[in-house]
Amino acid sequence: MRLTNYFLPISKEVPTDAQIVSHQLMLRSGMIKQSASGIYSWLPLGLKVLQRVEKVVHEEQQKAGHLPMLMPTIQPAELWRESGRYEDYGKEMLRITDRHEREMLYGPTNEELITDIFRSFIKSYKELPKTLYHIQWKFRDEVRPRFGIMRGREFLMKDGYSFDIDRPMAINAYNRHLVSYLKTYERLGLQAIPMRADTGPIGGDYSHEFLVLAKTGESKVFYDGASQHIKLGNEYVDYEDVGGLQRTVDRFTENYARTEETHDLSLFNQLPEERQVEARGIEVGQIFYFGTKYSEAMDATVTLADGSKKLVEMGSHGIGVSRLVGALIEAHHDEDGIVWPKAVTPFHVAIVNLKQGDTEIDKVCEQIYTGITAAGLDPLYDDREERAGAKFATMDLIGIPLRVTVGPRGIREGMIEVRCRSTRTVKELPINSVVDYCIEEFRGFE
RNA sequence: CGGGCUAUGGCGCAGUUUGGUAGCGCGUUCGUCUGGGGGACGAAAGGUCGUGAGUUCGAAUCUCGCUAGCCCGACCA
Repeated sequence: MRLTNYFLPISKEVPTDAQIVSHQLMLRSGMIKQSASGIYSWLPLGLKVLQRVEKVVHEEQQKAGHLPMLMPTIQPAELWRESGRYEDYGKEMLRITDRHEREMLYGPTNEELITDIFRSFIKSYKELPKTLYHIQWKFRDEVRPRFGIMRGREFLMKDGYSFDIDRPMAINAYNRHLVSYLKTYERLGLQAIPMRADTGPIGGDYSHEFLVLAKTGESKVFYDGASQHIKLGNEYVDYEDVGGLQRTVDRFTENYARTEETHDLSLFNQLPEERQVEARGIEVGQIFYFGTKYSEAMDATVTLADGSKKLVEMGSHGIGVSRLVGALIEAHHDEDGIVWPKAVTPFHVAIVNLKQGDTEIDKVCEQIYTGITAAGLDPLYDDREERAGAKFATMDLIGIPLRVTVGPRGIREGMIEVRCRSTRTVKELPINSVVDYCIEEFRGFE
């Protein structure tokens, strides 16, 4: 993409309305624009990041055997009456009346819809297990939206629903989600710690929230310092291996890690003092096994081998996709702007032309642009008539991992400067090896 | 939903106390110089002062209503 053809409304000034760094940087870098309290437009740059996050989420869900689909944002009130939640949900639910005076709502979540789909089509135990998911916009009419995209009223969420024949199978589905979530966050360049979450009136141990540590996080968290170093890394995950999955889950959940709601001081104090960590975190996902709550209310059953009917065991599992974009910035920025992890960066390589209009330099820029594009990477070429400082500041602000600087100084020697955004280290490379260097840097991330 | 605050060119703000020609910085446009970290100089465009009513010879400024947004708290992914 050439910057002169792009839409990138950046700003030098820090917007007064933004309190936290991710919100400030998203506004300054032209990723989003507020349209009403807690409701945002995603401008081209923001959308690119959002889509990259979405892509990783999709890939990891499908590796775990979960099936993508898409449910609507607008739902009929009827289904919610059936589950009893139409009354329970309160003012957080945005209620709408259509022209036929039919009561509708903008979905805050999708248990009712998916259960209705399930019961319409799945009748036999032979068709289980199934996990269906979608990535769709939700609306919760928060009393007080804040922190930009991190706590908006409208948000993009991946929500998956598992259907199983019995409790052990449902727990396996739970484990599949837990591990696939860990994979997802790691790929995105985030470390998220699974923490035991409140299961509400249903009880049981089967809900975890995933927290990304950040000073600005909304939740207070307490955990065993040992948890912080557990990683999957390149470890292969076999989602068919029930026992192996359980062992992985145990490894990640055996240490003490809880949010304020479930915090147990006496347990926490049993840890050696140096491992008692108290911090703040951003909630980026939650998994929940809740048994037959909805299948019972909405009569979702399958026929067993002996002809009897059985209520299906369900779980719902969510990842806050739009919120992740904010969390990523909270975790990856410096005083000059955003520092995108390679997996989600909106552009891979920034090409900065320091002497627009110089035949030789324009030519070299074009050559690198073409080479990078041909390799399947996404370059952003600053071909504006701007001074060097402005161009550098722009690329730093929007956080492109690699910056290729083409100017008279280097060209005289046949050399080009490539700078890494995160380490700020600079390499001088011969012109013809720049493209290969960039490709190599992104191996495994594209 | 309780408490507090704000609304003035695209953005950030001053002006409101004490009513009297609407101002600054950034950005934008044009020109000249410049050219490896948001450059300099010169010129220009751009505002029904959130909105409705009232007080007044006269309202950005005073009074009342409404709307929108923000902050703290309770709540939430």
